Amino acid sequence: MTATQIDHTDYRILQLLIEDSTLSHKDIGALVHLTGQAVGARIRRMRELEIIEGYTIHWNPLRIGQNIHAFITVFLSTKSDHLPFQEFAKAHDNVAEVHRISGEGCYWMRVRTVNQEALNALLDELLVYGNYRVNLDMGQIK
Amino acid sequence: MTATQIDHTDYRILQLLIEDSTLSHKDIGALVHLTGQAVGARIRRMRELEIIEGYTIHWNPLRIGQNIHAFITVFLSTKSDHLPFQEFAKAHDNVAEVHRISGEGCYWMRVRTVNQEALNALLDELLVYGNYRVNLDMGQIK
DNA sequence: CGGTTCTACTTTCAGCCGGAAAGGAAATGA
DNA sequence: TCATTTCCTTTCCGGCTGAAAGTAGAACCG
Repeated sequence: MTATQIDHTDYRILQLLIEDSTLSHKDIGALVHLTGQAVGARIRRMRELEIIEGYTIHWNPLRIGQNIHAFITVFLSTKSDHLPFQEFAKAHDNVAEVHRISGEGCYWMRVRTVNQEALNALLDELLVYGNYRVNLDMGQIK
Repeated sequence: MTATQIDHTDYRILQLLIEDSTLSHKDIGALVHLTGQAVGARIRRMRELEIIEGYTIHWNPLRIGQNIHAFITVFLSTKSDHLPFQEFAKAHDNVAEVHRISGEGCYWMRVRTVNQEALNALLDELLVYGNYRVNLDMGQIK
């Protein structure tokens, strides 16, 4: 069995859903020349294959006062710090995304806070587990 | 919450939609003690305020053969490299996200490719504009 | 105090969507 | 050739969404 079993039509449906997941199956069907039910079946299949993991919204953090957007590389010194750090990151509301990484550093994470103070508070908590390097987002290009 | 016009109930609705945008207004209403129609009105308002920018899906690049996920910090030496680099990044299909950053480096970007070779090819192209540091995603924690 | 206005909610209703079930067409293999 | 599988279409019903109309409460003001 190959890694993926998705044809061109599936891929088009996927792209349409990424752009706007409120499109009705019927409308998608009109674009890919299928009935809404056939589109529904393909989408269901992609969910079962875990190509589609869920439905969500695209939202603007700036509009609700989440003014700081930071990329943080975390450096952990001891093995025993990993699990506690992961738990910390999972539990912290301001941590939007966390990845284990290769290369310099152990983890990369995306953090959003209302202001600099809140970011500093988070960084202080982070010191318990290890060191970090911070890059602030100064504007999204893409 | 902030200087913006959104109250705690709006925020809860927002969180619920981020988690699962297929929740019916009615079900959301049951959780925040409103009717489905009232929830619908609040969501509509958040769309008008551009807090909610759109509906999309959460999908898994690995399942369709996008096996490499890398975080790249880009270092540009001369001012004149910035615009060409930005154009390059915008045009390149494998570049999923780009931000101007403060701190070490000039830009941060997220790249997905089918394999190591494709990543190397991209990195070669990148050398035209400046230097870079690569971190490979070894697994998403959150 | 009474009247006006505004905001946010609920109720009601019509139309549309999505999933299930049943059936058809094309490809595959014994 | 027939059986099987896959993928599609058609049909149908329950449930959701959005619009419209009505209601309750707060704020404001003469």
